Amino acid sequence: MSSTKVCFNSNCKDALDRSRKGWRRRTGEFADLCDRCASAYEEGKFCETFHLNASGWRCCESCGKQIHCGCIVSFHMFVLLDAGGIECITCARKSFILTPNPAWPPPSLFLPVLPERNKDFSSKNWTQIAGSGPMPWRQAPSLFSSSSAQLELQPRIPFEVDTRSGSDRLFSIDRLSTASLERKTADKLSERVMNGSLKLGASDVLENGNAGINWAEQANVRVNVPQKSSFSKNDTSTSHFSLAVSSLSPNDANDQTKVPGTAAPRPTPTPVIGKIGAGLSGETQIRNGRPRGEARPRTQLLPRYWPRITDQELQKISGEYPNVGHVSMLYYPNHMVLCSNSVFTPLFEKMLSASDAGRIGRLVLPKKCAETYFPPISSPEGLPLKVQDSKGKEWIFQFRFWPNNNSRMYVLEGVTPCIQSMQLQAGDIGVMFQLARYLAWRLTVLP
DNA sequence: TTTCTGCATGGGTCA
DNA sequence: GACCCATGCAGAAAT
Repeated sequence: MSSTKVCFNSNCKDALDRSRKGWRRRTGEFADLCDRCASAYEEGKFCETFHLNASGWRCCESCGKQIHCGCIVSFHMFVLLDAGGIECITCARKSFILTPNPAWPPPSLFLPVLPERNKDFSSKNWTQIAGSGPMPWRQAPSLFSSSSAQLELQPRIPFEVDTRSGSDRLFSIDRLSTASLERKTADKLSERVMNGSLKLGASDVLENGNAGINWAEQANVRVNVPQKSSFSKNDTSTSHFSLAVSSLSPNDANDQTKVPGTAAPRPTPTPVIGKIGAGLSGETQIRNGRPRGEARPRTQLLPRYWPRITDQELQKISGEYPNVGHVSMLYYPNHMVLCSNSVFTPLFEKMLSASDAGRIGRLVLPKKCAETYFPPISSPEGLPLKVQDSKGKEWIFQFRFWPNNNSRMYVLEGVTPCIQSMQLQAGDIGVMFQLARYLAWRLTVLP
């Protein structure tokens, strides 16, 4: 393999020839972009420059501005409207406050607005909603944001949504198999049930079990990735997983379950796992919908965590798993992908370290990735993430953190069975995907 | 004795 | 210099 680095932008792939004229060392998220791509990115013209002919362009419902909704680079530039369609971040800001705090905004900022935005749930199906494209949890007010602050304040409880059967079913406390969960949180969980938090999370979005499909067809999601990677080894051995994180607050219940026609609770973003090959990157995202043109906060993901997956890989996954549940864990040899059934938007990736893949059963999550794409946690105990494969096999990971030098170190605990089952090793790469409001996670092996 | 859990440490990276 | 994160380590718990 050549050691020559190329631009992270798959549509460019210029060699990062540091000896050529004009080359300048970039830092942070631009470290692996060539000058041309970095400039386009900095100027907010990345999609216009590289994705102009790609599908996924949609109009802001408010101002009519064309927004590219089909790639990882641009998905922070719009906000999903629960009633369907999208709104550019500028208009969205006019509609409701996006707090500068990277943490979840307080419900007081969202609640007065969200009910209005949610009121049309009865007349819009999920595919329309999901069809707006991927977005970080923090940008999905109807699903998480309104509950986000509560998530910090309220205990969480995992739940499961069975989309294959077309019915939502809650994940009951006594089904929590994780020993640590039972040991540490049983009391709290009971309390959560009593206070109603268990209601939250399920969703109107899954009524047809096909969330995201329409959008996939419409937008034909294209991820900014290089074409270099390929599936390796046994692409035939596959299986599916869905991973659900859960929990919503009583406020959510009030908010969401009161929506006419949405008797079922809402689903939380549901990551998926599967195996596929590696590609190259797209940019990930900025919290709270911060426009890319603005000063970039330090919360942005570093290039090393940018997801890498090729269009071919996405198409392969989509083609092979067209009718699985809304989220699935896909197995390919040496790869594990958390994804959703038709639309895959990689959010970030991480190469498994020896300790991640070791017997200790703890997978260290990049801090920014964890804080960006996972629900916020205020307690070191964190919250459970549930994974279910297409055969019904379930995994529960505990998403938690340790205090570390006045900071936090985020980990997924209880991953050993999954790691062993998938025969993952150090050097494999995990990628977090997002399908509309769902997360997905991919693990793959470096060539 | 082994495994689990929580925290500390130090090298690497970034601003 | 600050921060991140891979890893080590010690004490607790389980077998």
